[in-house]
Amino acid sequence: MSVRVRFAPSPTGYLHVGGLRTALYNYLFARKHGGKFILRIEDTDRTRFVAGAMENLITTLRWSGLDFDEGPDAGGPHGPYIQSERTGLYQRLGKELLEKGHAYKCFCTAERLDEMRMLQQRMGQPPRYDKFCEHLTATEIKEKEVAGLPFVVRMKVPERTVRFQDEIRGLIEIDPSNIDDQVLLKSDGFPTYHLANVIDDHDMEITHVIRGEEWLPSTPKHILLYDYFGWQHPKFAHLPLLLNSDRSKLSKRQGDVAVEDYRAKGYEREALINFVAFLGWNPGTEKELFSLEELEKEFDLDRVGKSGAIFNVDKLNWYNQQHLKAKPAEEILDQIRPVLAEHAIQAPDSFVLRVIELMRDRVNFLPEFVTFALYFYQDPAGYDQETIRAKWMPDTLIWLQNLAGRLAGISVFSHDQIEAALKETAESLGIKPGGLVQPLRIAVSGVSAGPALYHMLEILGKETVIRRLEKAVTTIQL
RNA sequence: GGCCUGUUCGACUAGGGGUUUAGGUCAUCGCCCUUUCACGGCGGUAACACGGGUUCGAAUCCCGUACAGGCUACCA
Repeated sequence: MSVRVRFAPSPTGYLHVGGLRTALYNYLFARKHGGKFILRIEDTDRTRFVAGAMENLITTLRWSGLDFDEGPDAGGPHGPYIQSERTGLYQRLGKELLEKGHAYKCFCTAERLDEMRMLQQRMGQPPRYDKFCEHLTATEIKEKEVAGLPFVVRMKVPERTVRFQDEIRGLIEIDPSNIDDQVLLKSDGFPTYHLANVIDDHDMEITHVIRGEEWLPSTPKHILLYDYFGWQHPKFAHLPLLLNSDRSKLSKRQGDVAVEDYRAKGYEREALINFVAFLGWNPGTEKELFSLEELEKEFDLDRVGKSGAIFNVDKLNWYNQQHLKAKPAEEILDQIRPVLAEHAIQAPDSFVLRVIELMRDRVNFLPEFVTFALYFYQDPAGYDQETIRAKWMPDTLIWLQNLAGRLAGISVFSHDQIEAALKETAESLGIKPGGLVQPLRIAVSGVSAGPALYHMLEILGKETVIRRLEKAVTTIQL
């Protein structure tokens, strides 16, 4: 049987990085084993409906490079892939459970339930449904139905131990005697996660359920449901959690958790994927940098760890830098076009490409190819006074004037010619070249940090350099 | 509270009875390269939660304790 896995997020408005990792592992597992990756939207909680959330989720998932084979807008033989469009199925199967005696109608009000839990709590007992409605007689049920009382469908949880093999954690044993009679169908007719999840995973022929560790305790309920329906359950793999720096479950309160946030900050999808892949998995070798394609070949569940991993932005930044360094200049150019436009920069591609190569090792985020290199496109608006104070000598401006003259005389404005001219100027002035280097950089670019000076000047061209030098000589004040 | 899961440098992790003076990466510190800023190179600091057991031998297997996290909804 070929592998079929799914990512089944609830559309809350954005894609959580933990969700991205779950999606990634599912995707990689499918690709590795030549199977299918399915996207299913779990929107059975109408009170948490967020307009546009699903569309945003799909956009972000696609941005990250995780293509799904079946899903809401990709179609497929097991649709619809949105749970709110499948309620008929859940109701039919819920009824089947009722008829088989594996579930019962519960008419308890929210008030009674609250009161019951309060009482249990006060007596130091675990809060649990007291099965009040399980023992309703047929006539009592009829009466309540006729009266039009709202009800839920609860599953009967038996008093026996459920065992299952987790692909990551090994044998798990849970005694459902300490599990609630779970609500399967809510009073609004929608299913809960547990029911919908089991039905859909079966209906969509899912072979491996790869999900977060938070689902581990409720897996026995799911296994029971498969049993009740007479279905074989898929294999389960529960992934370790992603953590805040204080080791609590990764949350919005402590920094950015939305993939969209990282995208907006200029992180590369490749870096985010590489980083997140290593949060809980490693290849067992010392290779750190992986493309999605390489991950597809290397990934497998048997190298996924068991303990939670802290989401460490420093390391993400490093991955980002590494992926940026490896990216072809043409691709970078395409990606920074919007940033160039934002700064109203118009320059030939060939020119921008040269700037990109020069800036490569000095950039951590994509937009910095532009924002750290503005002086390539426009004359400096000011000069870094602090560096001027540190580097200026009484005669520096005169030296620069002198240097401008010599630069103007260069026939081919290449980096080695420029270097030679600077050295000659220094010699004729009786100073060290170092007395000219930083002042020249400031005069031309306005700032003290930047790429190799002579290469920078070469790209700028003779006219621009001379013009800026002359302007600097008349503008800079000590 | 109950149930479940986990615990190797500050972080991500390798190692799963002798190959280990516990390896790699990020971060941090130092040196080199560099007339800037970076990149890069070299090196340093730094970890098997604790207690018992099994064994000739335990980071590795077993038990317990501690700590951490998750779950305990008509949320997912």
